[in-house]
Amino acid sequence: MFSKACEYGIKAAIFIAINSFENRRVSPKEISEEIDSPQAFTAKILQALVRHNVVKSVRGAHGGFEIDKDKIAKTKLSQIVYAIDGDSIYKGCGLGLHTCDENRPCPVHNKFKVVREELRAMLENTSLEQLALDIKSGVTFLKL
Amino acid sequence: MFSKACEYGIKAAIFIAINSFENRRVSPKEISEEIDSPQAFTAKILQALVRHNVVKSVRGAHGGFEIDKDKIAKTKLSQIVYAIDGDSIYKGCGLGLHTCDENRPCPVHNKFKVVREELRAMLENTSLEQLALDIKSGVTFLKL
DNA sequence: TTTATTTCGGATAATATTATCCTATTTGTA
DNA sequence: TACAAATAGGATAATATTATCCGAAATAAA
Ligand code: FES
Ligand code: FES
Repeated sequence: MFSKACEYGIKAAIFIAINSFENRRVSPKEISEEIDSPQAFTAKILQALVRHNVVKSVRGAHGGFEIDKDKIAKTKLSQIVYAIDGDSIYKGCGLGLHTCDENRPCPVHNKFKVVREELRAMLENTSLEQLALDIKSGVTFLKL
Repeated sequence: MFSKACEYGIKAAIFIAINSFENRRVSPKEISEEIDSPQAFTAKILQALVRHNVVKSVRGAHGGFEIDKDKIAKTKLSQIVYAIDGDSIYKGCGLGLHTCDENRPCPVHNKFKVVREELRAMLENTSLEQLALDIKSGVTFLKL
């Protein structure tokens, strides 16, 4: 469904959010340990999230990654997915036709678009805050 | 969403079904031209579909691929996807946790499982016959 | 200003997916 | 039986994704 990069990106953003609630910056090392991902690869993904303005990075001593507290509730899962995997998951044809087109639909178009639309709505309606709070309260988990 | 192999597999199965309605066997060459896919790669995928009993192959002169007519309505999209991509799309964790587990859910589990379940239901409720008839009546298309 | 810390970014490597090529095997027909 | 037609399957190549390594640039503190 999502690429590995995207899975790591989502988990990393959640972990950064949790720490930003408490004004702590975190490093790629800490993040990759917490979400069980390869460190250098995770760092690359974090760079992409920084470029797309999902997370903020501070270089140099006492630096690290953080998310503005007032941004955590406003940030939606869809923004993270878009930053890493692009919009093919929302827009692409399920059977790989060049464009998903109502006027020239593929065999699964009508059935597929319902699922795809629900996925899009789910991603757009889920905030980083919700996900982070569930981790904090111990009802969900980032690894294993 | 689906792998390229799976996209080709679905389209190939639909094209075979259309021709099986009229008792025509089709070759990988014909199939790949009709669904716009690489021929040799498509042939491999067809082998997988044969192994999983989704389509039947007949070797030698006048051979080709076909699907028993009384099987076309009974064959569901889910069987094709399963034969090529396996069951991770139905069962796997959206964030790549080793297992999708109600007792140790990942952050997106509760929201993701709804979408995944709808996808599963869609695939299990869509028959090859429906898809093939839509192509025959010209309301859907296999390429471009 | 020097040093330690930390992200950034380019180069490279490992692995998985997608794609091609060539030969073997099967089967109908002359 | 010999031949032609067709799928099966192994070997290989191209490309994309995932992963690692290392030095450059930035920043805070000594
Ligand atoms: S055309 Fe294939 S999903 Fe819309
Ligand atoms: S645990 Fe991640 S989707 Fe169920």
